[in-house]
Amino acid sequence: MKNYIRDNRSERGMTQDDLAEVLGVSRQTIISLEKGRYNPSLELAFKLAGVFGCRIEDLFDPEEE
Amino acid sequence: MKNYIRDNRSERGMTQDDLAEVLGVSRQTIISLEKGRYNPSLELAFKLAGVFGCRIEDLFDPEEE
DNA sequence: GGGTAAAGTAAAGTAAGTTTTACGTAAAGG
DNA sequence: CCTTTACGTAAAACTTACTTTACTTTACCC
Repeated sequence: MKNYIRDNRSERGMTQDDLAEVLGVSRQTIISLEKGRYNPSLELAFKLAGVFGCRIEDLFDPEEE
Repeated sequence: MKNYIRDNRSERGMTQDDLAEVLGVSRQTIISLEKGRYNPSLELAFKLAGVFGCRIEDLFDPEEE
């Protein structure tokens, strides 16, 4: 499942470490997420949408990939 | 995390078995989901929104519980 | 009462998300 | 050069989503 986490993160000038910390997850989780290595839990998806001020549907595209 | 899966399901006259089958998961998964025993994967959340023709944010409330 | 459909519980097992630790690389600055 | 910052990889350990199987309960209907 494709996602736009990296785009949103760098648009805001955040490092992977920053994002991991504000989300309360490890940096490894961010790296793997951005690389599309797995699909996050719904809870993490909601946190991401919260941080970026958008909806889950704006961050993830279930159609692609 | 609170959800409105049971409401949406029974509004449509579906049984837990029906929903499980159309989602491609086990009935146990539906039971546990409706009981709020765990948070689903994002992929399952997208499938649910697809079946019910709504957005994830309409099915799950990350604030409550 | 017996039969069946829908929902529930419980436990053990498998699959996948997430963490932790440790090391590698490339770019930027002093 | 050397250090620091940001990003990457890899593997083992842990946690939790999800499956499978088997059995229970409730209600409705004949």
